[in-house]
Amino acid sequence: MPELPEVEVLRRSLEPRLTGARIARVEVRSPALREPLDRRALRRLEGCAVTRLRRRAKYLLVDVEGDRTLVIHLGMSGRFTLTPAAAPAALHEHLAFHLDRGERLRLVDPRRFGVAFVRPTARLPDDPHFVHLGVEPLGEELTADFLAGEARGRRTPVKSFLMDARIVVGVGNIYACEALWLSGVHPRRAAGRIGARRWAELTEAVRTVLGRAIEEGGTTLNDFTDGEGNAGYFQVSLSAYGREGVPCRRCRRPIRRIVQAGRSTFYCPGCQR
DNA sequence: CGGTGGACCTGCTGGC
DNA sequence: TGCCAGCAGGTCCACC
Repeated sequence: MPELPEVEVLRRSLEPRLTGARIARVEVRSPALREPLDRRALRRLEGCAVTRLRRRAKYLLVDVEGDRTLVIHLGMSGRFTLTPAAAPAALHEHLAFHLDRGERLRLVDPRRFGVAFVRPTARLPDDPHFVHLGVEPLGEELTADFLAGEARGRRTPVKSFLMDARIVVGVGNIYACEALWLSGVHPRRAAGRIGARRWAELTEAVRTVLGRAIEEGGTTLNDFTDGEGNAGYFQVSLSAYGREGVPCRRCRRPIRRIVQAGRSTFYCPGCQR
């Protein structure tokens, strides 16, 4: 489900509703998602108020009193939404935070590829989940020079390179395809064989695509919603992803689907070189 | 070393 | 209608 834009949309939607709210009760309804759920650590959040919501890569960071942070990753199918406290438990509702404001914040994740854990806030950067992460694509660290430098000498396809979270975080399958389409770069091109000018275009395309997707509330292919259950609109703006056989918006050649590293890649054979 | 492929899960869709 | 194959927005790890 979620790449960087979806997690950012989620963060923005929850921020005003969660900041200052107190967690009255924590319900751990499943033993594990992708990793075991630490029931005791999660329940120690009871009684604490939320101080701030942040995001790092595709992780949502919920800071609470006592210098601890609840870390949520939505995997492929996760949703993290507010619901009335009395609403019946959803299928695959693995974790729920009952708030003092009479609402329930629940993590629903059919495929259980998501992650939820608690850490001391100060130690997050050293946590194994975070320590290898690369730069934030919407921050100042992401520049064409940086990407060109990291790509030097590498024969890996540029699409895989863009999706490598050790280089740059938050770019998943949808937005990698879209950024490559927007900049006219062929997904199979070797990362080390892209010139300075194209790196500038591609870097700009990454920012543009992610930024627009955030503005439009994310991409709702199936079931993504923000914290209040609102779907996104960016799916209607997609130019490559999921459009096999559809004429390219630029050159009218049909969009093609190939498989790279086990993932579908959609691109235009006419205008991506 | 770097890159691909499989594993982890459930659910949905399309073809027969 | 039923069944089965294939596919899905992520990440990690083993294996060439």
